[in-house]
Amino acid sequence: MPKAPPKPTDSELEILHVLWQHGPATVRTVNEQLGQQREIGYTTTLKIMQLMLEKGLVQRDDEGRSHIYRAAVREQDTQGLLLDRFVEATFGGSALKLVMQALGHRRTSPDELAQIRRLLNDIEIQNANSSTPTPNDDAPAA
Amino acid sequence: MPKAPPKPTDSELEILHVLWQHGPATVRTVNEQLGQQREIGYTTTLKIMQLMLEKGLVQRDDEGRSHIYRAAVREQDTQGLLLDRFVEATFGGSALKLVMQALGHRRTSPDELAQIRRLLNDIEIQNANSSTPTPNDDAPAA
DNA sequence: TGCAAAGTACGAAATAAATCGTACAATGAG
DNA sequence: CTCATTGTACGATTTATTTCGTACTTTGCA
Repeated sequence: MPKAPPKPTDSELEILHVLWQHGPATVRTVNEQLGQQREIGYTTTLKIMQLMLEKGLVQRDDEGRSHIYRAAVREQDTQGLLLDRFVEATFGGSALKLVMQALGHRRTSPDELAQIRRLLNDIEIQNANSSTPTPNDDAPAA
Repeated sequence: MPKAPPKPTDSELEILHVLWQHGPATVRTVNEQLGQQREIGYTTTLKIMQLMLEKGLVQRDDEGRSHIYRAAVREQDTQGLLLDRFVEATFGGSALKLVMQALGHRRTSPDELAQIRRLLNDIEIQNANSSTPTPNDDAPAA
């Protein structure tokens, strides 16, 4: 198995967000997106993306004159990785504390609460099933 | 209002964890705690704590020969601050996505699920109450 | 008194991240 | 063909963090 790409920095994460949402893009496109949020020079974005290439966070197609970059890591995986580190560093590894803090100190809409309830139900169903394995255990939860 | 202390770094957070758990402590004590987790020199810990003092993350009593440091920020507040930044950077500001990721991709015990359900109930009760304001709306939720 | 032990202060190096200037290369309009 | 435009490559600077070494200070005690 090839070495997994490292944890992206904040700037790298910004760029990944653009690539995840927009799909493969040129440095120019990415830079324009970032430019809507804050001041950032073209070569700065370029440099970071080049470093990301070395780290394996992005891939690129350098056929034509301008290179096309694409995310080399998946959004879910990356968020999961960052979340693990964050929970460890900030909440001593307790995902429960994290969730309590996230829900407790922040206005959460009834709709969101409902979605979380649904998720809790799904999890409990899975927990129940996993103790007595059944043939079809992968019903979509959408 | 005095300027709020800045976001602690990972090392600073480690030290705050010790102070939060142990209470006011000397550099030596903190260093010994950290030393149980990883290799770290005494003066390294000292230096970080001195910088934390400048930043306002800790206070100290320098009466006696060895100074006593105490956390100057509360655990909950700090976790909340860090959580806000993290949610913004990693989940585009959606606390819901964070919770879904935290609960969905990680085994969560029935006990924890129960606690979260209780929290959801509390929140919904508060939501309901806040729409029809009552004289005494600040009952402690402990 | 004089010294070892235990502290604190502080400078400096190593590393990482973010930023930008400048040089160089390719392209297409005229 | 020529050159302005648009890109890429890369070095250098700045800032923040982490880490120590070293020097200075205080104090208890033999």
